[in-house]
Amino acid sequence: MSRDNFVAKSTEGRLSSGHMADDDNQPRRRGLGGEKKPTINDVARLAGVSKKTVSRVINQSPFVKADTREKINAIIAEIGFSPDPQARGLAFRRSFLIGLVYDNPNPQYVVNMQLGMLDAMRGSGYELVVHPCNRGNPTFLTDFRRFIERQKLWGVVLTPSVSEDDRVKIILDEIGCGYIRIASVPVDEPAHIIVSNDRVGGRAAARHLAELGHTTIGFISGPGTFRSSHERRGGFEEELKDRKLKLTDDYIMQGAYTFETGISCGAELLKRTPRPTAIFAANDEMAAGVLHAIRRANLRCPEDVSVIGFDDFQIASSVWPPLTTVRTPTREIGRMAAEKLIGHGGEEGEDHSREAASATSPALVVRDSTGPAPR
Amino acid sequence: MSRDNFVAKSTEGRLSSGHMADDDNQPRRRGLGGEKKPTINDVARLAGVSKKTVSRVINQSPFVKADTREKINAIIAEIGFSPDPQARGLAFRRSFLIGLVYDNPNPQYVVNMQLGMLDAMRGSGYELVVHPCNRGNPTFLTDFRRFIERQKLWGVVLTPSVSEDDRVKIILDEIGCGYIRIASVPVDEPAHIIVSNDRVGGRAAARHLAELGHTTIGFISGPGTFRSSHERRGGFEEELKDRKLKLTDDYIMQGAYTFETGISCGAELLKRTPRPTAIFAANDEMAAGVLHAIRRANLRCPEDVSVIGFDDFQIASSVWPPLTTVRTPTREIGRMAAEKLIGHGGEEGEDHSREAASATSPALVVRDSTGPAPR
DNA sequence: CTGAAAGCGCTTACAG
DNA sequence: CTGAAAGCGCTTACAG
Repeated sequence: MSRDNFVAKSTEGRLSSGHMADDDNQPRRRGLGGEKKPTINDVARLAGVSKKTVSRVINQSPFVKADTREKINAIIAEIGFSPDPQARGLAFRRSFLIGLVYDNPNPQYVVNMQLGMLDAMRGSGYELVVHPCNRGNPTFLTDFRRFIERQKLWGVVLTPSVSEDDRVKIILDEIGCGYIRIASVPVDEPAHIIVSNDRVGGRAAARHLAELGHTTIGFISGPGTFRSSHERRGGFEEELKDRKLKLTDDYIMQGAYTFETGISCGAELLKRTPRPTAIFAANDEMAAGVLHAIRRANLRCPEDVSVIGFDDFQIASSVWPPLTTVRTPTREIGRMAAEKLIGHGGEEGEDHSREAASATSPALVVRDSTGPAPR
Repeated sequence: MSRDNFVAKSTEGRLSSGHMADDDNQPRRRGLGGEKKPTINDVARLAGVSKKTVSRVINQSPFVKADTREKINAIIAEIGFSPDPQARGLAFRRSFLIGLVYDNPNPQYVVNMQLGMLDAMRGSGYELVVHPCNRGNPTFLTDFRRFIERQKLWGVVLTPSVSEDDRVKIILDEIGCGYIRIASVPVDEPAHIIVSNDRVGGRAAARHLAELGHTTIGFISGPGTFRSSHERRGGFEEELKDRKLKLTDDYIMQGAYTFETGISCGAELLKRTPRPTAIFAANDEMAAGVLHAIRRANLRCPEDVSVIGFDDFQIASSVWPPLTTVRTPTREIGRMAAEKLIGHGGEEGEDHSREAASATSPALVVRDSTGPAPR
């Protein structure tokens, strides 16, 4: 019987890891080879203490005499001991893995978020496990719960729009897994959230266009499933209203945060009479699409139509003309989220209620796609 | 003494996980809460067999009677048992984590690679741990070794350019960790590599330009530290040569795979006399930069100058005009790599020498940035 | 084909 | 401030 044959026989999808092991004349699979690494027992023996005391040092318990601690730390450094995360995790009933659960398809958003989290995790002993998901999938919640329970994650960071799903929060609370939700508004207690304040960014976009003298302005919103869509639009409209400008329904299009919807919604807006002299697209992808629509209509940006985006991802500076946009500090947000999780990985019985809410603010970045309103 | 105080006292960066735990009147940190999950013991008891037999079923050993297996599987399904990866990992001396180690800064490349790996890992019980790195860092090799040893990874996927570093291979072999290297040429045994054949893509770009009648052609290469730079250029030059066209030194610029170097190298090439009627930039970022240089020089693309990129990332279709480019199936490559790793996670004592090399081929995607050579 | 014992490397619960 | 015993949930090594 070949090795590969019975691997395929599995009936239990959840369990079929595709590997095998048994006794009785089978080829042995060994763990990582080489000389065996030192364990807590080696440290204890060398230091002449019990392993429990070494454990206390590892876990930074205050109940160790200073010189005992120093001696143990010296030995740890000398023999290059590093506690096994799996053994620790098994005893702790909790892994040293931090998850990133996302459904935002933008690669730059995802990578920036990962980099930010890793900034905070570097040297901490935690590792980052990525877990894209799809809320449209009927098994989404079941899969999510299985993932969290099975891996016994230390904590998880959720980004929009999955972060906006309260059913996910409920599962996390039930299981007792730490979590941080990234959102444009405070949808949870301060201890569980990082707020990106997209509304402020919407206002900044409106202010910029108003100051350039634009009065006939178009807007392309994101999909209704993202809270940020409403915030960006809300801020934009508020600021215009404060300045006695208004956005009429004809000049509002609903996009889907994609390049293609930017083209189609942009083309539509350019047909309005009077033609808008400025268009605010709720993200950079769509703003890049608007640039294409402008070109296809034989118009110029910014001479005929100003365009402003949101996010300041790389596409914003790669297109022509480079986009004026509103920058969201994604990497910074990722760092804050992981820090918060590591700081208190959802321990129960502690009081986080007084914890300050973590928040960031978007900021306007002016480039070449916006100019004075044509007369 | 406050809880947060002594956390900061850590002297051992490697060990300071920032958490604490001890007995003696400290608040208890508990593992994931809720009702306790069923273990292998529960299954064994319910099935009236030993846990070892259940273990055999989990690991798909052939040495279990069919009806015993079925009975156990039924109980597993009924009570929703799922083996604990940490306990399994501890006993196996090996985790069920697969690492992605990369230093390519392109977000889309990174995300596509992750998605591809996850395609292969879905439902397998393995999880994906991401690990960006910087070969320029003096502690790079030490950090890398520590990461692999400490996490006892099942395997790791390496992408260019870190995949091209033989010192990394040596470490992996020493430790006995499974690995797959992504590279543009076969730099390792078939069992350890996925080849992207960039040379073929370079040839396709040259063929396309030659067929459009271009004879004065410029080239912008990537950085010498990427093997793909040489392959893309090599293929391009070979094909031109086969067609009796040649690339003179004046018409070759060295870029760094960045948008900015695309602008500067493009601007330089446009100053040549005669002016090139076509430019092949070795990736999309640089090709997008060339478009900017063309516009700044008051030239048109493709009427005056054709441009062709490489990768077919999203930027290629977002710029104006949409770029003709050479598509690399990154996600597919990621999937193949993870499959290969899961299929045989570096077990020793097995014969992988006859294993077929895994390879993919890039393909030309024609859009609007290339046209007939101007007369 | 199956099982009892020992062990993976840590931490908890308890005692001093 | 420190330690001996038991346990986390699995697999290995051995025996039958």
